[in-house]
Amino acid sequence: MVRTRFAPSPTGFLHVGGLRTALYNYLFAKQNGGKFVLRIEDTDRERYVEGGVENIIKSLAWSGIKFDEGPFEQSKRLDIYHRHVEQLIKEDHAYYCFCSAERLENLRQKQKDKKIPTGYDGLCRDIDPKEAGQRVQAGERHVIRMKMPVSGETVFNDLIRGEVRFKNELVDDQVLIKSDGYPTYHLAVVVDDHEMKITHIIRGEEWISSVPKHIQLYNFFGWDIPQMAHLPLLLNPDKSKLSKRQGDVSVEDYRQKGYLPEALVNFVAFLGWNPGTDKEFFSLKELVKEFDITKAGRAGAVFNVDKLDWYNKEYIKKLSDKELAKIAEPWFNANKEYSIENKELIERAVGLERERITTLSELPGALKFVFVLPDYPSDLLVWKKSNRQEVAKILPELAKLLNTFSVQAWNMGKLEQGIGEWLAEKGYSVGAALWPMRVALSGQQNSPGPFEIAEVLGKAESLARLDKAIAKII
RNA sequence: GGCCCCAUCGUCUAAUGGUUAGGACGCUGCCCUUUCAAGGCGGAAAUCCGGGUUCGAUUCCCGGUAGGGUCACCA
Repeated sequence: MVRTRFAPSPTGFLHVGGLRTALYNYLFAKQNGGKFVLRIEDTDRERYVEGGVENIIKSLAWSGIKFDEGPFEQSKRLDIYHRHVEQLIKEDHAYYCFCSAERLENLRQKQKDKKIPTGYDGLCRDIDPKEAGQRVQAGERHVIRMKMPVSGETVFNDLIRGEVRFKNELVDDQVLIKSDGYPTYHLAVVVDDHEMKITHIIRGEEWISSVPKHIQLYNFFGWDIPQMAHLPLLLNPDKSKLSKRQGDVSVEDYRQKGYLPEALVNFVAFLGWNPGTDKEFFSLKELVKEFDITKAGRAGAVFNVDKLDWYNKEYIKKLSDKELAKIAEPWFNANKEYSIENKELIERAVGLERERITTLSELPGALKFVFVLPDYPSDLLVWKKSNRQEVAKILPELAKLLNTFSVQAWNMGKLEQGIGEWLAEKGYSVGAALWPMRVALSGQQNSPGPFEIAEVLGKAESLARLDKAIAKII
């Protein structure tokens, strides 16, 4: 049975790169009828952020990615790691190291100065186990390191990249247990992936160089090695690793800005993968069906917000008035211009701006003119090919005509038809009448069309706004 | 710097040992149009460089170069 996992560290919010990793793991598990596990890699107490786990879970839930098991927290599994590392010590695959941080720092510096590869020099590697045990007993500060083989090669087959090989002599004796008793990532990840029966490890490319350490650990324990797939990194527009400095990186940022989860997920799924067809829109369900990890790209992918914006617009366009009003509610609530009583009007009005906004957060501002007529200069009422005199003549006539519409007939279709006939009959140009009408109703240079606004506003409000315009222009 | 990954329009990518190198975003022209959007129809825009294999290379191989990752008692 396929089992995958997403294993973030709770250092804040869910990164969009993390979202993609979680998504791919989820998709792969689901398309194989397997399980997706959430594990929290919280073995670094210094970087622990209060609420970090909750934030990650919330962002995953918002994105529609459901995990089947977990969250398992590594900080609550210390005994398991210790049990395993003891085995390694017993079997001479790991050893106590008493080197101080200062010594290691000096060592590194010297290696750098001499331009030789940095890494632990193995000073404690050959301390007699008995002596080491005694020093530990005596309370001497120590870490536990793995005994990396000094010769040979470690080879593995990446699902995305094919065969990758590393010379063992160049791989460090990785610390397994820190002096505070917590395991490092490298020990914990191997032990947990095995304990949790993970069959496929899908994670970011930044991990690829630590794979040989992990493989040696699997070998020491005599465990089967999971399949691995290392995903290309997400990049800034300048091709550097995606960072906060150059824009938003957390799922939460995008949620707050008014991106739809469907859009973010669809967009992120296409960063490093695509179906090989012209199909651009994929629901989570469709992704489960069509995703193929072996077709994932190998080169880093720029996180291009323009494309995300396009996806978001497209997904917003698919929403009904009701859905859009509902989903945008938080942004209306956050805007003090709007009160709860507006709810019904909001639902009627959202259609006006649906095709004009990029994110949900723009909606309250875009629709404000429906609720409060903006102040505008009278010149705005004059169409570029018209003049004040003409507007002053047409607008009152138009108001008179509109007044003849019954409230029942006050809808887009009827208005358009009626005004159209009237225009033809009078011989007025369309722009000369419709531009001022639209400005009168919206108070804005750019807005939705006059008929749709009129319908949303209703007869009384529409005529009131027309009267205001007439007063301005005469 | 060592090691590792990697390279198709500006961006995300598709495809093939022989193609007009396809799509999408963005940009742009035209149409529609009272404005802004939306929509329709077009356009510009790419195989990093050098060798080799081959009748033929963008594709396969080697080298270079660019970019990225990693080299912690962080993940």
